[in-house]
Amino acid sequence: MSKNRIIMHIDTNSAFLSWQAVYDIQSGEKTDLREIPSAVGGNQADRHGIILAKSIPAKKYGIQTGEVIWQAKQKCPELVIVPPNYYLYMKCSNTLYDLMKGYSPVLQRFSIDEMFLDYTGLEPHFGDPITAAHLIKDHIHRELGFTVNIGISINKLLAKIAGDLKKPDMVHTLWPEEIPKKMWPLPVGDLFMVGRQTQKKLLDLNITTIGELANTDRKLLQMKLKSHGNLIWCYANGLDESAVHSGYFLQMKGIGNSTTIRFDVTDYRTAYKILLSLTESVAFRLRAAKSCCRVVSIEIRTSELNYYTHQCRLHNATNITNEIYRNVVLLFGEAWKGEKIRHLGVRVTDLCCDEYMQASIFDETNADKKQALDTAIDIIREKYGNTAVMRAVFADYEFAPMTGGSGAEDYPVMSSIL
DNA sequence: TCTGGGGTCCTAGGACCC
DNA sequence: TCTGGGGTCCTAGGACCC
Repeated sequence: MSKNRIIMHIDTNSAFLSWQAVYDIQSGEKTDLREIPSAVGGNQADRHGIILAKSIPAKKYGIQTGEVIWQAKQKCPELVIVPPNYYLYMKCSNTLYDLMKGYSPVLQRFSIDEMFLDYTGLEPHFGDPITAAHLIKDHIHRELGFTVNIGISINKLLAKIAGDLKKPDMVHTLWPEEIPKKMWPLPVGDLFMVGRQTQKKLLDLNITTIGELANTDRKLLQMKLKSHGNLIWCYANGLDESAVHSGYFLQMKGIGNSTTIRFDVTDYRTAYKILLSLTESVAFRLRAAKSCCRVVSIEIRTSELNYYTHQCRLHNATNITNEIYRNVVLLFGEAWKGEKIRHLGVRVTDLCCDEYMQASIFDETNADKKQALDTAIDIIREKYGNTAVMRAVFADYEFAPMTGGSGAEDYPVMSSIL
């Protein structure tokens, strides 16, 4: 047990929107999106119409992340909505990460816009934690043009909650002795890992604040909420021993792509085309991660928003596009009940190192040749873009030959265990 | 007017083995 | 004449995160 850890949580304020605003201004745009009611949102015509990030003026109208765009516009008719630019966000995220590396070697990327930094033992370099946090925050603002919140405490959980206390452009501490005053009065839903469902269950137990949760009998919570009850009781009491995992140490557990389709899909032909496009990018990312998978799964969301999945275990681990796709097609055939389809997804899990890929002795499908083909195509695509080589079914450009994903820039993102 | 897309972990229940 | 009990693996579904 490390007793005197100092952990910081760095969180970009309205990340997508801030990054977009900085980019626009650097490109000569006069209006700063951060100063007007604005949001980054998907395209309604393509049925991607939700709010991904909002400005602080937009927040004052009660606009929420995840909300559908037409609802947000009802709250604020003059709301300016700009489309997302994930490539830009990835670049901004990488730039922020590179800057932060100058402050501590122990740095964990937690999501595209959040990081944990272990400041333990670094006071001789940058001063006490509060001074250092201001230094970092102002450095980011000066150098990169956007603001962050920094939370400081003795573990990741408390640092994260500290960072959320008041935004934007702030440094907060949440030391253990500050818990009763700063954390316990907060609504229980503000606690990490207490989502809507858990909140509802806690309300049945008359628990509405983090403090009430902290002072509830642990056994009772465990009985009602199983292991999750134990977890959130610990969190409510500020207990978390997890380490800051630096760099790319964390290993990916799965790779998936899914997409909401512009129209409802009602036939196999169209579904196969979309599934192939998804499989192409999943398999590409799998190979880029030098991995193979042992489990393939598909997901279907119907126009009624019902959702189900189907998966299978492979005899031999693979990363061959055609091999994964063959299983995807089988799974889809078994699972689809014929409803109108709104959304399709492909995911691979149970990953292993590609060195262990073994050709089955009964495999008459020439794995070596297929793999060589995939490798050749990957190289061309990395060099000339995703449309440089594509299958004939995509030649009409009705669908992209590869869907979703962030390519080789993948890194392990959030984990529900800090 | 209609709710994205990327993840992780946990649990229940069935199959199977000894 | 009456089907125990423990362990493991697998799948589907649900909860959570940003």
